[in-house]
This record gives sequence, structure tokens and C-alpha cells, in this order.
Amino acid sequence: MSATQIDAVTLDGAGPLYDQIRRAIRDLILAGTWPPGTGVPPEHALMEKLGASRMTVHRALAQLAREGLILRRRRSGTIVASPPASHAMLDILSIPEEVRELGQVYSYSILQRRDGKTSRELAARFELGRAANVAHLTLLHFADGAPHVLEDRVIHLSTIPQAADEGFAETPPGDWLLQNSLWTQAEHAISAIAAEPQEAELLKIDAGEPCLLVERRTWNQAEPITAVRLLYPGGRHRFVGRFGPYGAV
Amino acid sequence: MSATQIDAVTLDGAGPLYDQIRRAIRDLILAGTWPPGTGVPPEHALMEKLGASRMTVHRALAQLAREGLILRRRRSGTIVASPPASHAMLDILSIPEEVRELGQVYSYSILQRRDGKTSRELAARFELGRAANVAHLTLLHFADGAPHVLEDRVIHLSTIPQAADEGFAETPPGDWLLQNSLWTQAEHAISAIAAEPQEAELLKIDAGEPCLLVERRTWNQAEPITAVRLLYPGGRHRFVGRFGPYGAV
DNA sequence: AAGCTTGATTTGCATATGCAAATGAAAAAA
DNA sequence: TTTTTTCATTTGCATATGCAAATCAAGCTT
Repeated sequence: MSATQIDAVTLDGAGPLYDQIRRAIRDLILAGTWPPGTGVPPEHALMEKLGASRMTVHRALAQLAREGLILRRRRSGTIVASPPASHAMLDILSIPEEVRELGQVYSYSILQRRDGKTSRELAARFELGRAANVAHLTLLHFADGAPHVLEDRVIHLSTIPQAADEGFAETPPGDWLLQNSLWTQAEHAISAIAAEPQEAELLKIDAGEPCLLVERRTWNQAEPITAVRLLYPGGRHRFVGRFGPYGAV
Repeated sequence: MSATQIDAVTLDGAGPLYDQIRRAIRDLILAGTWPPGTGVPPEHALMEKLGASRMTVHRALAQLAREGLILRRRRSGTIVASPPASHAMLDILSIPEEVRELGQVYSYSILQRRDGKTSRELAARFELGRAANVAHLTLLHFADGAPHVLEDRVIHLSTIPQAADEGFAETPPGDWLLQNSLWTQAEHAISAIAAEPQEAELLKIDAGEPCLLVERRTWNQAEPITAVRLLYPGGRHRFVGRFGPYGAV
């Protein structure tokens, strides 16, 4: 069952020894030569076959274990893990970057700003647990002068008090927050909705047209920092990600 | 500039020493005590302060470097890295899992299947580079008997020939492929579109209603495996991910 | 002043050694 | 037979040691 072709492990001489070992075994797994459940030879066997010390072999295997490719248990040995439930990775670029990535000219304008306690309606829209002192901003981002995305955001002034004195004239609030705050947790939801009439007018599309809605909330430890709703005209925008079974490529 | 409060590094005595060191430094970074650019004390200094060997300190720092929290350069030393361009992670569950996760009963039915060379129209819809021998399937997934998502898929028979003899009666093709093929690359795009009349009828929604469209293509090395378009009624579905600046939480 | 050489600092890699923890299997005891 | 004990295998952790590579800085030369 766990008889593995140890001879299949061959080094390519490129780079550090531990990394050669790591890549050699990783490639056998990714190529399917060692399918899930296959026994990986014990450290001593690899050590002799490859002429490396046990610590070096261990380093390679420990890293593969951290990456989730193999499972290791004392005495029972090491086996190839089953591919994990996969993740799709979507880059979160700042909106200016996103627009420039498309080769277009970025600009933005603040449509409205109001600071103060959250109304019941606002708290509901952003799923805020309790009333809070926030800055509430509405703004529109443009790509080559055309509406690109409509942003509706609250910033928790109790967590980021310096936002109260910031006009966001130079930098839109999303980017400003990235520079002026630390976040440890975020939640991200993507859904599709029909544009409301006033949203459609701002985005220069027809009411009822499908839009991508990105809702994001971020925290530092337990303190909420900001919550934002980004409305993208659906026909024009898509989120793309490229990845492999064990993470980004 | 790089004078760091080395006294801030304190161990908690829980678990392996190298991991205590790793976590101690990681926490100082995440808490903002050591902002980006801050100099991390050299291995020798940490070694003396913590009473650990250099190899152990090195192990902790090397791991933090792999995780992207710190940057290390010979002779110049180690500094805290700037938070990376973040990724949002969305779990890709199989559709049966996705439905069961919601606490609903899963079922599916194959609406149509046709194997053979791709038509021009089909090749365009799935962005296939050239004509190919594929299985083309259309199916509908149900949650508690109600339409959940409409699936339109091609499977490359040159890469996965055994799909030609598979009826997908027990397992829907997405899950079957996960079990019967290896993939090394995937591309994933999310957009919002209005439902076409025939799509709307199948999903039991009104034509023109906003839907989430997930398009995914997977490869093994350079060989295409499958391409799929998943159409979710927008109002009912959203993709949610939770994550931190340095990866999944 | 500009370029070159030398030296010192810091990280990176590999090895050898020793012990500890987990645990499957065999041996011994009930 | 069943349970317990012992033993051996395998991984995990930590240390000490030595050398190599990168590179900043100081000193030297021209």
C-alpha cells in the first residue's frame, strides 16, 4: 500500500538542496504519479537515496506539510493528502489601480458626505450591529470619464478618529484607509442586483440593469473599521482570478 | 530608523519555541507596534534576548518571510513588509456541498447532452482556442426542489476520454471531474448579466432579472479539462469570503 | 573626488547530534 | 482470548558548528 517508488524522486541541481527535494516531491504529487493516500518514503530512506542529511529532508517535508500537500504522523509516516477544498482568489485592487490596470484614466468625485450617528436605515444597509458614530460617504469613480463604480461607505470614527478631519480630496477613502489603518479581518460578498433608478442615473445605465454588488466589511481585531458597498455595472465589469489547487499560481 | 524595541518580543510558553517566536513577532506586526519598514532585530540579538539558538530564531523568521510578513536581506537585515495587495478568497464548494451547506436538499437533472466537435457558437461561448472534441452538457441543480443554478459545461474528451462513457447519473459532472481528474490551473470570472428568456424559464425567474455568472476553466498543465458557465439567480445567491491581509483566516 | 579593495555584519544553507513524543506492532501477562 | 507492556519506528524540536553569499561601510589608492 505504502510502497512508493522512491527512485522517482530525482533532483535537478537547481537552487538549495532542501528546495530541490521539496519540488521533486511536490511535482510527483501534482503530476499524479503519487496519488492521494500514497505513502511518501520516510525521512531516513530519502536521506540515503538523496545523500542529504535528515534535517534537510525534514525541512523539505515539513514545508510540504505546511502547504497541505502531505500529511505526517509520527510512527505512521507520511502520505499524500487529498486536494483541499479549493479557493478562488480574486485580487482586491484599490479602485484607482483597478482602473489604471485597464489602461484608463482614473478620477473620482465625492457626491455626499455626512458624519454622525447612524440612522436605523443606514445601520441596516451595512449590517452594523449597533448605532455608531460614522462618516458616511457616497462617491463615484470614473474610468476615462465614464462612471465605473458607485461607492457607498461608512467609516467608524470611533476606530479611525482621524477620518473625521480628512477631506479625501487627494485620495479616495478606500485607498486612504489602506494607508492609514491596519486591518486584520475582512468579509467580502459578491452578488448581483438590479440597479435602482437613482443608482442607474448616476452610473448612466438603465434602471433595472444587472449590476455586481461587492459588499465588504473590515475590522481590526474586534473593532469595525469600515463597510462599503461597491456597485459595478454588470455588463462592463467582471472579476477574474487565476489559481491552482493549493493556492495562487 | 531601524531601532526596534526588542523588549517587546515576549514568549507565551505555549507550544514549540520556534513557533512562540514566530507568533510573538507576527503579533507585534499585526498589532501595528512594528509598522511596515520597522527593523526587526537581527538573529543574534533575538537569540540573546530569548535564550534560543540561532537556528531556532532563524526558523521562525524564515517562516515569517515565506508568509510575506517580513523582508530579509543579507547584511541589511530584516524589516517589516508592507501589507500585500490583498486577495479575497472565495471558497469553491462543489454545488451539492454548497446546497447542503445551506441546509437544503440537493438534487439535479441533466437537461441535455451532446458529444462531438465544437460548433463555432460553442467555441465562442467558452472561449475555446480551437475546435475540439467535447461533451457538452446542460444541467439544472435544485435546492429543496427549487432551481438553484443552471450549468452549461464542456468537457474536453481528448484530455478526459473516460468522460465519454460516463452518464453522470450518480454524480454531477463537476464533482465527477474533481474525483477523476487532476487540475493544476484554473481561471475564474464573476460577472452580472440579465437572464435570457429561456434561462429565466428554467430558473423560474423573470427574463431580464439580474444573475451572477461564474465562468470557470480548468487545465492540467497545458491540457484543457473543462469549461463551465454557472448562472445563479442574483437575488438569491451571494458568494462570501472571510480573510485577513496575509491570507485566509 | 572617484573608483577600488578590504573587512565586517547579517542572513542562508547544510550537517551532525541528541532527545522527546506519538503510535503501531509485537511480546508478555492475565 | 483479551489486555497490558514493551519495543521499535518515525516524526518533531532544539542545539552547536561551519561555511557561503550578499552587501554595506570604511579605508585605501589613484
